[in-house]
Amino acid sequence: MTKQTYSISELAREFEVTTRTIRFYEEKGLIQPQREGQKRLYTPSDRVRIKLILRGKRIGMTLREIIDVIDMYDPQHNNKEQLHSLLSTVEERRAALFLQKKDIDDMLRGLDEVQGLCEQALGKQLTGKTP
Amino acid sequence: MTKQTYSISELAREFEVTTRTIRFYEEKGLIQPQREGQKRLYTPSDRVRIKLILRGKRIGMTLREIIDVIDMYDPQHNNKEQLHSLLSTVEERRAALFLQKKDIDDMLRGLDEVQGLCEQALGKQLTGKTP
DNA sequence: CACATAATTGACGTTTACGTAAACGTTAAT
DNA sequence: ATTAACGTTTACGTAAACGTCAATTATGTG
Repeated sequence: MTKQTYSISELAREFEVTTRTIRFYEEKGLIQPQREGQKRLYTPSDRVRIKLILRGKRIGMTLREIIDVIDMYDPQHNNKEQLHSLLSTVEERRAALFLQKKDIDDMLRGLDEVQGLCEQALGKQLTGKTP
Repeated sequence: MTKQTYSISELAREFEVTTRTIRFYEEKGLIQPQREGQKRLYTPSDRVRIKLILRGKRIGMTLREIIDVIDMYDPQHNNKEQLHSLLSTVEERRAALFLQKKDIDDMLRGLDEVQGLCEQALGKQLTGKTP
């Protein structure tokens, strides 16, 4: 029973964001920490949500999109239609993520080329001008 | 000799952005189309740059970062130091892209879970409540 | 108890990436 | 000649995602 909770500044330090940022996420409805009097108390689950938010941000998602994705994890989906609708939302996301991976791979190939050219140019400088 | 050039609206249509967007990219120094009188004339190379810009955007890069990446492709790198510095910039980018791929894979795994739970829930509904 | 430390709300500021609207020029077709 | 389609510049507007104070309120420590 390690009734784990975190203060806002603990989490801010851990994730290297400002407390302002964390409060902003709450303002936008991404997290709902409890209160102990005035102060916010974050549970491990809140902490995970923040992790998810930052991960989403790293791959370029907007907060709005992140909300939608996080919502998928919550089981507010009772009936058949909702479940099917969720499934298709999941599929859309998945497709978008695959596209992004492709974009990244394309860009990585571009970097490979640049690197190749660099090394070639450096090699020439090492061996002199006319072989 | 298909002296290929494109008008701004051609490119806007092709890439599904507004002309405003394309002019904005020029304003920010990402492209420098020639002029025919008043009008902008885009070469295939300009077109490629726009493609690169949009690809960068899709993976969440800022225009500033995109400028930096595109700059890597241009051979303004003459001396040894510049080449080495470019090489390390390339490495940094590469590392960032790998991180992004990891984030995407993590998120994909999350979606897998959600999907699994959905299908399980739907299966239960199909077979009745108590098996 | 005084003082530092951490937290709160509120409000205004900032940057990025365009959108939108006005006012005008150019060319082609009718 | 006029209308339509396309282009231009200039300028103000906006949404997102925080940053940056300021004023205020606990909390804990020497």
